[in-house]
Amino acid sequence: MEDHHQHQGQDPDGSSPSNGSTERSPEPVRSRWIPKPEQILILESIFNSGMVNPPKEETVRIRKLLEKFGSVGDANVFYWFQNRRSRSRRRQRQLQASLEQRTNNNINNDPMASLSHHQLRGEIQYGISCSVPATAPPLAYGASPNNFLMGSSSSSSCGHHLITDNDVHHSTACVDDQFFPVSGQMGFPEIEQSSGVTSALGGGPSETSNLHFQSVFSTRFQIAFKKILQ
Amino acid sequence: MEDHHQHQGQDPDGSSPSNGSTERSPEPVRSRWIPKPEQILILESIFNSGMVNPPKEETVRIRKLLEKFGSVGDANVFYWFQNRRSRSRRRQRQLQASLEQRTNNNINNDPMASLSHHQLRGEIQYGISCSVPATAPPLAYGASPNNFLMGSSSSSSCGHHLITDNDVHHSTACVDDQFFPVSGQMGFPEIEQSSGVTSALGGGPSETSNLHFQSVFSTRFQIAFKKILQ
DNA sequence: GCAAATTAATGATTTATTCAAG
DNA sequence: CTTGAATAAATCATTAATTTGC
Repeated sequence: MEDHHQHQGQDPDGSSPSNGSTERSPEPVRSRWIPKPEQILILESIFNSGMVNPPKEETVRIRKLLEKFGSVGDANVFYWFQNRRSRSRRRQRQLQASLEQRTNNNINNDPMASLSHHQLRGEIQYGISCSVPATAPPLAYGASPNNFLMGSSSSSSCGHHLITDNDVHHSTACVDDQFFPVSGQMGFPEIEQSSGVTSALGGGPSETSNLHFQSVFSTRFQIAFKKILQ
Repeated sequence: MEDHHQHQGQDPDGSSPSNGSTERSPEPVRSRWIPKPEQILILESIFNSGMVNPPKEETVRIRKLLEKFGSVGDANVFYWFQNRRSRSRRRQRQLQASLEQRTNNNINNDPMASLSHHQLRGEIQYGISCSVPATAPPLAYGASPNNFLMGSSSSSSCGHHLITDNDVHHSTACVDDQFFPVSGQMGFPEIEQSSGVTSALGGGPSETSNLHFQSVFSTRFQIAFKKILQ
């Protein structure tokens, strides 16, 4: 029921320097979004208010809000949160790792020390507040008290959003132009052989002929194939 | 200049079982896209023709094509390719790993055996051709002879798409029929990230009070903060 | 045969990495 | 060096296959 994301590459009103005619040059020359200070404030405020992974819907709202201060797309917002989360976590990890030398310092020969890595998701800020300094409007965002310390065993998984774009799901459309005439045969693609760099290893001649078939095509594909050929 | 993605959640004509009154139960029950056999054929054909990572533009076209056989969104297409690539690679890795025991079998004490991992990503299909088994129309995709073995040193980086949604100053659009012109992409960079098991341990209470500030706020945020407050 | 229980696939999401602009 | 963008890997969740007891 949801989707998400987007992205965009826009060029701010005046953020991007000269450039002038990027046109259709073979080299895209992507310029990236450069958030305005006000936008950063808003984003940080939201993030620090606890909404670290806004669902699609919120992302759109945030984007609209940010647009008051400069051109920006949903994807930019999405990326921002993604990177923010990621780097926040990383810093946390590093920091903790450095603090953890203490463990090595004292108990160095503990054979069990290497497990348990996965979870431990206390992570960072939650009720930071931050009080939105300047221009940011309501931005309250319910201050969602929500989740931390939810999953205990494997992975945390919480929000979810997505890529989204034009959602279709409308009706099914029915076959129109009639593609696929069905004519048996299909030379299998063959797989690696590629550049040969990969090993070659012992493999030798290795027939692996039809072995390829199943490794290249998904189960459903094969089923679909049969189904269509009847 | 590019973006991507989307997604969707549709409910097949009769695919979903009873369910009937799921009502407003606290449990949303997200249903996922279930590609029709024809759609799978098309997707596989494209993938096996070498276009393993279609840029946004192509994704849209593919989606439109798939829509002839059933509701589908750009995000579904994007996800499909993403998963297809990922799982293809994984199978390849596993397969190779299993074959690589030979190394352990014969030369087990070779000290240099552990490097060279980085590149060597011939990976799978490239000029596969595959001749689109059944109903697939033109779908040739130019059979892109193109790039493999392009980047030599670090990463190939080529395609790029993205999440996209409502692009702000998008314009362009169009995309009519005219099937895929071949746009190079593909070439998996490698990855491997071992990662793992780096301990972690339970951090314990760890106050880290204002230490948080700099770990929570990004550099730019702090700058922006000052800037706005003047 | 069939439906509940179990397992395998695979669509969707999140996280970790990487690349490159500035 | 910071950080926006992009992608691969890992994971979660749901649906299809398959198995099992009747």
